[in-house]
Amino acid sequence: MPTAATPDIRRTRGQITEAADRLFYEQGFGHTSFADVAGAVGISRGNFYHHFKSKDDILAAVIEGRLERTRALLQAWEAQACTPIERLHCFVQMLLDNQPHILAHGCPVGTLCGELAKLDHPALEQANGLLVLFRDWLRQQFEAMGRTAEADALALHLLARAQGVAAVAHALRSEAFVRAEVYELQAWLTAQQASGSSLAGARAST
Amino acid sequence: MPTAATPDIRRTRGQITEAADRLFYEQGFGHTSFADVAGAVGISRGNFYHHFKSKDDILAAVIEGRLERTRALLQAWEAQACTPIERLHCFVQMLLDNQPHILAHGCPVGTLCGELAKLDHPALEQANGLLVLFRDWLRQQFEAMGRTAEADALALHLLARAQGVAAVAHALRSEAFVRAEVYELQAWLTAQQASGSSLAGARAST
DNA sequence: GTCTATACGGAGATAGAC
DNA sequence: GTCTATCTCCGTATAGAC
Repeated sequence: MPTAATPDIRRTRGQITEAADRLFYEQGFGHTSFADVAGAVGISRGNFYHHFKSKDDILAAVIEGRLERTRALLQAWEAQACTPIERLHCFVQMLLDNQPHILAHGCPVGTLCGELAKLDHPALEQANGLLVLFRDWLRQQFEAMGRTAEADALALHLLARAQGVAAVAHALRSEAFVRAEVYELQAWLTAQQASGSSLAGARAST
Repeated sequence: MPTAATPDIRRTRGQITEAADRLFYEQGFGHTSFADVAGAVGISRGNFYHHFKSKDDILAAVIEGRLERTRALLQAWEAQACTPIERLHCFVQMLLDNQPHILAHGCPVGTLCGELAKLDHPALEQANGLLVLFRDWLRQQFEAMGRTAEADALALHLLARAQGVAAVAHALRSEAFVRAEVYELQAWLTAQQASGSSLAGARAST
């Protein structure tokens, strides 16, 4: 019968995914080696074949962990903000809260999806789940605001705006630019709440 | 005295940069090896150390070539469109013209700058020159439209919007999304021409 | 002398055997 | 958890072709 000595393996596995998550974000997936991860955790290279059988296996676990944490983040936003517009502001605010990381390493979701898309990596679909998580959640908020017809387009639009801000801020390393664009996005959200929006007109006339 | 037998070396060098340019775009810089480039050109691997002394050397030549072609592109836009608003539409139209490539490999400028930024590669600054080229040109158009005070902010904003569209379209591989966002951008440009813009207000109140 | 091709060595990465 | 095998890649050294 199994003893109670199993938490160790889960702990080590968690440490590996955690370290890999951070390194994948800071250096990119392709430029992070087993040695990097092993060194960060403090175990030997061969050791974590007990936990993961390939690099892609680690990637899958990392993405799964990010999906989990993103779901928790979205739930936290729902808990701390009651109205749809407030929740949408939580999303935009994220750009300011994570500004130092964005300037240094870009958006965690965008840079990962971008890299995997360029490599035509099988895990792209899984990573896109992160984008879809935000997309669906944003869509729900726009629906709750009464923008049912254009909710999905608005969600994608906002998602792309945030991605663009992160991408340019990352390349140019400009803090001021992030602040200015967040201001723009907040104003845009307010305009959306007031409703007579450009996207509504665009969608209606198509 | 040198004979007229020198065009060969320039031709080979051009072939290498051309092939490297394409492969860097399709596969990313980090995931393209010398063997890939050599194979594409049809020469042996050791051979092009006569032309470039390192991989970073090739990267520098590729970026230089892209800068050159970007300048030519901007000049062509100026030639084919006389008014600032028409020229800005040229920029937005680029998203539609290059749509298949964007869906498959992302924006050439954005994906390169993103990769180099993540690697903290010395060539990032040079690659950012591509962004700056667009930024300055766009700024000039907004200035010519009479939006002098906010011209640079508007230029960066438009640049980021385009980057966001390309990034999301690349990850999700969605053609419809590009079309919808281009429509939005065209509407936004029209609104900018009419002037009373959100960015003007935002900038004034900061 | 200039360009090109083959061969070789060092480094590092993945994968796996023990 | 150590140790090794195999592979790829960068860079060089060397030698042949025009």
